[in-house]
Amino acid sequence: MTTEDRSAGGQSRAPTIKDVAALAGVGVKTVSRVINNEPNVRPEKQARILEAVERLNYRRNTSASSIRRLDQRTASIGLVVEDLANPFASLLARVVQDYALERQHLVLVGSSDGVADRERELVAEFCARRVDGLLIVPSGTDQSYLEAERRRSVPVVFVDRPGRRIKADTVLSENDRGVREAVHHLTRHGHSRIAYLGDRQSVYTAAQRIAGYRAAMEELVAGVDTRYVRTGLRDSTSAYQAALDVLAQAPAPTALICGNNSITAGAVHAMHKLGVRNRVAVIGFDDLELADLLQPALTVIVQDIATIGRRAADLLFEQLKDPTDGYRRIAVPVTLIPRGSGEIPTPDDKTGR
Amino acid sequence: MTTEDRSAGGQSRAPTIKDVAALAGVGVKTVSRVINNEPNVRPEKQARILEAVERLNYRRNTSASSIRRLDQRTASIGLVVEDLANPFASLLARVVQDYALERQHLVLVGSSDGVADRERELVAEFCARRVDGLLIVPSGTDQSYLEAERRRSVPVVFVDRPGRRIKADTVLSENDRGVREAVHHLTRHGHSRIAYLGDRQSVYTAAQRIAGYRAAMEELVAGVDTRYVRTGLRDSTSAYQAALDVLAQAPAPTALICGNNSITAGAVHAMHKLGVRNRVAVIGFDDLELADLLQPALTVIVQDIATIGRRAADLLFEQLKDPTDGYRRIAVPVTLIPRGSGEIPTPDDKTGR
DNA sequence: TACGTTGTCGATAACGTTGTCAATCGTCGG
DNA sequence: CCGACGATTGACAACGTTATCGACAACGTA
Repeated sequence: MTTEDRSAGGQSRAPTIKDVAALAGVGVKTVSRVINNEPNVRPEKQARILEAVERLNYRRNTSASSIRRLDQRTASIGLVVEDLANPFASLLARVVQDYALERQHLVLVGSSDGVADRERELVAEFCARRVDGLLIVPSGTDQSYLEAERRRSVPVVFVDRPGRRIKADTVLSENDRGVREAVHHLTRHGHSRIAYLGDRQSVYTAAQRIAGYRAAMEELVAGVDTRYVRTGLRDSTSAYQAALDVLAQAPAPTALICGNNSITAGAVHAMHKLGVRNRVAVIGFDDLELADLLQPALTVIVQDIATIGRRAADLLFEQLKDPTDGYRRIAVPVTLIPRGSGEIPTPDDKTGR
Repeated sequence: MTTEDRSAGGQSRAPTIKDVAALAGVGVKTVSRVINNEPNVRPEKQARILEAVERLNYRRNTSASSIRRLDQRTASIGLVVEDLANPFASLLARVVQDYALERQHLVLVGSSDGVADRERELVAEFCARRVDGLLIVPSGTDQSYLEAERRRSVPVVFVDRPGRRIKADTVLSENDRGVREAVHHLTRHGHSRIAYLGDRQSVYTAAQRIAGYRAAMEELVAGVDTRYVRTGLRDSTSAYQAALDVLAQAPAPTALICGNNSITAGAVHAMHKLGVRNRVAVIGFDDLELADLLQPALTVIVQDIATIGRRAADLLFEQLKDPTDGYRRIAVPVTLIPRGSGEIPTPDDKTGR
């Protein structure tokens, strides 16, 4: 009991393996064995050690452990997203965390804001802490700097878009397929004048999506009417303007596909303004909270973010287990969820609805 | 040039301070000095060292550094939220990250899902990695286990709700004030039959919010009519049912306050179903994407999450700089944003609008 | 009984870094 | 020219852990 007092009263420094060994009356290596679940420790001694661990509230110092281990593992991984505050990134992070925690790993997270320098800074900080692997939503036009990390056998997996000037495992959504399907969906409801509002083409996913639009329009309709296409939309405000503009064309488009979340918001806003919410069909890429409470409810193409995160983490831990040379690219399907706004028929649609 | 080849070709292990020292032709301690910006290094030597660092792409090993330093600092902090995938948590995390990164710190994040054991597990893992401090959105009824960490001088700050059975710095929203103001707002538009839908009372914020409702109703109206109050609503489905139920009372309430996000969603859904969206006023706690696109647009009470995060990080880093004994509690104001749904007048309001 | 085999255990070195400290260098006043 | 004093430098120990390795015990076999 007196020892309890001493340990409880000890004021500052965390107990070490040495303290545990002393209290249990064994050598430090034996304590290490117990902590790491190594075999060949007599049960009786093991029990004594575990009791000491409990009593001192001992926790292994991962830092010290990792510098000494042969594999240098820290049991933590780094995740770089564009902006953790957005729903895609936060759900991705959540999934990755759960996956990692199940394997006793922790996740360091950082937001690059799409700025290449910030991405590099984050990666550098992660590597200073010797993360075991990196999950990156890449920004900028050059990820070749990651080669250095990979040479130190830190595996890298890209998420949402491929890295540039470097080959690595990658997990993507089937962006083009999604928009293709949206076009298809709209044509089935009689539309042919289908407009498209998209982000800057330099954004990989935006390029993929509009490519899907173009391909589908070529295939299913007469082709792309450039009057109905607007790109370079960075936010909902510019999307609002672009939507007003596109809907003012003559003849006006009868349907609208929006390349992302904020564009959808801006476009819906514009349709309200023009009073055409119930006449013009809309399909948005990415789901929105409350999308089903709008009138009409919003038809959307949703990404399977949970699967993306899980597959990416999968690839990372697989590489952690046994490093290989080949690079895999995984495409995760997207889903069109009809809720009303995408099923509005053409005004001149004789089939009705 | 030959050295370049050797270093570039070197296959696996990260370069150490020793490698840098060898390449620059100096002692390791001098390299350490340069890395840590310590004074008393001749500029010429410093330049040579920095060049070697550059050439080898050297990065200090934070783990090794932290076990040796006197303060044991790892320049990383731990953040436990309930669910990183929800907007509150993800914005909080984002803000905290930025704040930390500006000070060269990284953030380990974990989601407790409101499960006390998971919270403890996360904290334990964080502490194994010797984080310098902890930011916690506490779950469960007992955070006294954190005393042990604090004795090792790991500062703790609670966010969104206070920890139980332990005193520590805390940053909260003025939940009660927010709901109070909502009631006030509704009464100004002629309402007196104001219903309230809330989460389980065991949730701290939910209790605070309904307390604000009760206080305001006592003060401004005749008092609380229990037929108009429903609590224990865990999700939008149960909120949907509760809203249908409350709106079926006779006389029916003319206004509705929803205690959180998902309750608002459920309630709005129910109002659609009953066709009373334009007749019954609604105010929701917490903002929603697209809230301004609903018809009528949703009046909400929003928390200033960015400020909460910044203040919490502030407190943490302040404690890190110089540990003190006093515990502070910071209350961050909330704001009512009128958008339409909260300004619907009472049917029998003679003032009109 | 002698011997080999397997299981158990701890002393010690080592990981990459920083703290300590003594040695050396340079400068300045006398 | 000498001595003093501060700036500069690096050898070495130490941090908390794991890897290596030799010592010893327990057991079975010849």
